[in-house]
Amino acid sequence: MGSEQTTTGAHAKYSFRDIERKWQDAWKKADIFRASEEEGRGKFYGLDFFPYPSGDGLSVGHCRNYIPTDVFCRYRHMRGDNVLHPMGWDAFGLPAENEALRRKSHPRETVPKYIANYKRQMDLIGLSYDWSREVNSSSPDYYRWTQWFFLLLHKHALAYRSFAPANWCPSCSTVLANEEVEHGGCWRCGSEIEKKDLPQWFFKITDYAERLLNDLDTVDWPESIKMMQRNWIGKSVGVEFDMPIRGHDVKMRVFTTRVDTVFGMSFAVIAPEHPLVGEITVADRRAEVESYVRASRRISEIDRLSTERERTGCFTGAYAVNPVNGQEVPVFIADYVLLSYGTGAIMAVPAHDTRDYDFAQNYNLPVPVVIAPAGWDGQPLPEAHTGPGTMVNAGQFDGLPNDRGAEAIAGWMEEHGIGRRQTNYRLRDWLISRQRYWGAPIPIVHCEKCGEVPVPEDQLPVLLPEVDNYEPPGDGRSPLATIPQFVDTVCPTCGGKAARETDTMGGFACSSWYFLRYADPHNAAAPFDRAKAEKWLPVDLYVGGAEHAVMHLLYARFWTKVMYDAGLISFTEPFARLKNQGMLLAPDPNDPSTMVKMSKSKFNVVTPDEMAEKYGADALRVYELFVAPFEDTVPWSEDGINGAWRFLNRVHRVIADRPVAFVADWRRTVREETLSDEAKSLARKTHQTVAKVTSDIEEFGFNTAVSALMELLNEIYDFVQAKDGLDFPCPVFSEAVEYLILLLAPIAPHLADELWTLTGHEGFTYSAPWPEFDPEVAKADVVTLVLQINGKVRDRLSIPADTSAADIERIARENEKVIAAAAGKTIRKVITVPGRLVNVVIG
RNA sequence: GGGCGGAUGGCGAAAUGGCAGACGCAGCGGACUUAAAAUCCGCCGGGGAAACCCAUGUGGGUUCGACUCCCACUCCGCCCA
Repeated sequence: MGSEQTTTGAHAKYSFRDIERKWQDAWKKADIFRASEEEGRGKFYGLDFFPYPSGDGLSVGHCRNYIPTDVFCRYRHMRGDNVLHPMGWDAFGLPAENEALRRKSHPRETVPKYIANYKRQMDLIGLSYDWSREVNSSSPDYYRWTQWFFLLLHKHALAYRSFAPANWCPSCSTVLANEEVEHGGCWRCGSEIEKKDLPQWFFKITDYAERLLNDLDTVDWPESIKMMQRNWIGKSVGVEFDMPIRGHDVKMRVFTTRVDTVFGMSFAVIAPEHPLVGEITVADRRAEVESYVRASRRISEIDRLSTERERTGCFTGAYAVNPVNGQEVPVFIADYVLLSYGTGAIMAVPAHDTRDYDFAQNYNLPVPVVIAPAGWDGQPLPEAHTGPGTMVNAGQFDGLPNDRGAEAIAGWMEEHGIGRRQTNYRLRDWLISRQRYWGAPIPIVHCEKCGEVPVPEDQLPVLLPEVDNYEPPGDGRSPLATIPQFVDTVCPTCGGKAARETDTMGGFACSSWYFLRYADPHNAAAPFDRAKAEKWLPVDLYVGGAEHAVMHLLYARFWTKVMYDAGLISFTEPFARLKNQGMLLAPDPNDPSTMVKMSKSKFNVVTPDEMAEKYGADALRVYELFVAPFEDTVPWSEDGINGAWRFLNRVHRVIADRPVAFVADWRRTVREETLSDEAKSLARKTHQTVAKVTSDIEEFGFNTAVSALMELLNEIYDFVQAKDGLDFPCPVFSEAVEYLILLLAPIAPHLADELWTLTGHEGFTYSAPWPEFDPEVAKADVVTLVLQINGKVRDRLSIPADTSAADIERIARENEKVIAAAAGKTIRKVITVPGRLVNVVIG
């Protein structure tokens, strides 16, 4: 087992504990990870999602994020780039505060402790962070600028206060943004969300909906994340129009994306909780309507939208007028229409909408067809036709294809003042205020005379007061509201008595700009210096979990665009390339046959500490990269890390066991000497591996990069064996070994540096140049030609790699198996793929 | 319900439309050892004596040729509702 180390004996294990500590100390002493801004080099900014430091520390699951980023950054440094690879702490916000509450401690005490532990663990696994740029969002020199950005948004009319029914988490005693509500529950504690009317601060992200949507086309992100953002923004283009209610002075506003079907309206539906319901319901329907409204309140929105459910509703007794043809249609309430979507009321066209169709069937309502499917016989439709067709029964629009009909009707409605084209977004403004202690105070003062007054910039930061008891009072007020010394202040404008805003900002405000702070982390005069930001940003590679698809990633994009509009930066997207790592699963202790996400709450956490102790940090790194493709969810296995550890031992041994075989000046003779077949083959494999590992790292194919290194190592062992143990100087071996060390360097940096020194090199692999491969050497001179007859493999032949298609065909036609198979039949076709395959079609 | 992924040996997986299972784990056999561990060597999808046949979730299709492309379906995961 890995816990037993021997330093002597025929098969000594390398002393990873000594080696890893030694090199970590050496890197620190030489300060090699400090981001250099040397002229004449490219730049590379590699960043991990902003972590909140938890008391549980890092698990091997978290390392699935940090290790690949680290490999990539180290690789880019070896390619000659100036590399910025920073780390810091998303220390403000609900997660940190809830954890401190649970532990009956104070975030001011727990946060620094947890940060120290995270840093220790990150250093332990050899991550190449530039700690001189560490930031902490709960530190006043940081949140001062978060507040500054709040004021920037406020100045541009993008931060406003409004009374609104907000998502209230009773357990966390705070309101939440829409993005923070998952399955109707709180993203932190899972409690069911209630609606509560409170004055709240919002950022006007809806102003940027169109740009947030369009600019997704300019970034190299996983398609799935882009899709989630598109869906979240939820653009729908349609027409909004008003329907008069017969006998009432009110109008019912509806929104539709299918205005082409407006002539097919046979009823209208209004959400049960719509404010018009009480007004338009006729007296003798009232009891039934109210009972339906009560019933629908008890059903979740999830169920209300399910297509499995029967469509129910209730007639209000009211009639609405279809403005395009004057026809009166009955108005129903039905729970499949939600108040929160569109206008909360719809025109119902049963012939061309499946839900309306189901409803019409249940209530015996007419189903007039206005979009004729191709070949329609004029008979009633057996189901809703939602596809394209030709307009019928639509007055002057008859005969048009429905897509052009939609345009024509929209234009006609606008001309006649009936309705107007309208783009709706599902996206809502970002609710930023939290009734919690542990966050950046919102820098606003409420003055009786002057109203809402921004705190002047030179008075920032508005410091979070030191208090012992920071628990939320639970009445909808922030804990800060209970501290008169904080609340009582003077108005910056008139000098009169005023009260500070007591809500704090949600943590996602802090993480919406941190990536810029790393470019200039100690600036006391501005959030960042423009030139420095332009030097490093945008982030070239951003790595983190997919769970932030519509939270942090949308907010950060929004702030970046606001900064661009304010002239602070010249780019509009913060993260050029995004990658999402897969989860690491571990057995559920309650049911070991099922795999669940590794988490402290499940009591199945494996820590990097225990793995580094037992197998070494390098083995942990190799295993996490090798176990599966980067994006895939995969179960943790200790057997697997044992294999990685064996691989590293084999690397160490093949070099350390034959000190005379490596010659430093191998380049002088390696291409000239008369090479044996084994030597040629090793050189070829070496150069093929350089090519393979390089492209694999670029494409995040770390698992195949590691397997390529394993293949090279196997070939080195074969070579050593063929040379009877190789106890003499050998240039080809030296080339293979030197490249192996360098290719391994980003992946297993401690061992690589140890072997680098052992083979007589100076300095660190981190600063050594990445190997270049020679295509001439990598090229095979003999290849295996697969001979197929009718698509089935019948033979394998060794031929020169450059054999022409014509020669391959000739070889195939002369092959005895082909001749035998073709006896009495005709060769109809011969397909050749030079260097690979020939297929003889006989029939 | 909608959107997006995925399904390949006992396990993790690999394969520009061209030799399915590289690489590793586990397992089996052997060498070394008093013995074990470690290490090294070999075997390792199924059937068949062999020629060969079958096999990448299921059923169709396109193609000289399909894990790969298209259609339908089943199951699983994630996200949204």
